[in-house]
Amino acid sequence: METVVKKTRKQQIEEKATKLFRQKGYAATSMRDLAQVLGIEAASLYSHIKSKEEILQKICFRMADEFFDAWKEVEMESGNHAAKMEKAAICYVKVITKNTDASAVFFHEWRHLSEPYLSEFLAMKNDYEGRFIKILRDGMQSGEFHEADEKFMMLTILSSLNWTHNWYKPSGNLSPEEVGSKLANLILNGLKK
Amino acid sequence: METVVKKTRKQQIEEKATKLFRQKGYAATSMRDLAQVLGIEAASLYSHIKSKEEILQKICFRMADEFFDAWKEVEMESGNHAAKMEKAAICYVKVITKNTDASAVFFHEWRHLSEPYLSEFLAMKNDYEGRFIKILRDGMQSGEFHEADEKFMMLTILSSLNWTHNWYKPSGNLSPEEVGSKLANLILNGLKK
DNA sequence: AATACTTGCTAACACCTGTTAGCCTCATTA
DNA sequence: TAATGAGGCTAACAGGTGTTAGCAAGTATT
Repeated sequence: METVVKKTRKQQIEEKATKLFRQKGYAATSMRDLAQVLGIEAASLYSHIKSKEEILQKICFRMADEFFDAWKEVEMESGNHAAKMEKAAICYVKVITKNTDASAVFFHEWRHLSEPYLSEFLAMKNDYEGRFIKILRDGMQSGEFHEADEKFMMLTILSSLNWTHNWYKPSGNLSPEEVGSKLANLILNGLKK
Repeated sequence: METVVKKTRKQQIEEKATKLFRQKGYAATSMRDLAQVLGIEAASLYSHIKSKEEILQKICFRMADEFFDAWKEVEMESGNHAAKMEKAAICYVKVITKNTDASAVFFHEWRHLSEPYLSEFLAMKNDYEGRFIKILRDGMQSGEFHEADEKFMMLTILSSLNWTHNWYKPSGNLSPEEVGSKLANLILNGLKK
């Protein structure tokens, strides 16, 4: 017997919207599309939400919160910089795999946020990227990593991690930790023997 | 003195559309938006193009053609599998950096293609990914690469390469070849010393 | 029993969507 | 000089867009 947690109508709306936004994109998803999936009229949605964009905001900022939350674990890592990078990759991938739909929306649809949300979002993105850069810089200074352009490295690493949302299936045989670990290994040690 | 190549109106339309599709997304770009950028009325566009989707099709399939074209050079590479992978990365990145706008549209907006174009596109994508997988498999069999899930590897590698479109600036100090080479180096040898 | 909250409906609004029809002007070609 | 084609216009179409107003029924709380 499982305990069925009762979801509010608002949560149901956000859930279905996330799936649709991922599938068709935010702009190409109409409120009537969303209503149909829920079996109600489009106008009825507005008893629960303020606007279409509010849903997108919720998705984007909830994901951002989760990424920042996960970083706390990275800060506790006391090993060398390679260990820190591995930890960061694992925590990052854990967040993504926990909700692949929301991640996809988070990565692709944030540009449809209006101001001031867009600026706030970009500031957070910048902050987060800076944390990765710091690990890289520290690792280079200590001689642990190859010297290279930090930003270039960070973007390349994050793009490999980001892509997880596109192929990770919870039904597969890899746990989020394993995926993160394997990705970190590829990044740190490369393809060659 | 430079020779100014005269562009047909159709080419101008496709160029501006590519920029807009990248900036706002295909679905969020209206024909009136596009017309405004060109300084004409929306209806006037239809003297030159058949439909909005036709523009997207042109962009997507032209990019696909360029990727396949570039592969010819990869096939001529006679070195080991690491050399082949490096060559593939360089050729791939060259195509992306040559037109970052069209690449962004190619990577993000293809899902708005209607049938049968969508299926054709996906088949090509699959074919191309298979070519990367083959290099990986061969390299693993010959003992040159670490044993690992081929598809996982391919997706990770391609996602790092794909991301180039997002940050490459022709005005920067790295040539496409250098970018491809550096990316290949990171993929092959990893971050660690 | 009275109240408030949740959830939904229909009708409608003002505006935006891709696209077509029909017409005009101007530069090039026959 | 006549004909052609490129390029653009206005007006209009049929339908889709997010959203609001006003109302009604059912459920939970006081």
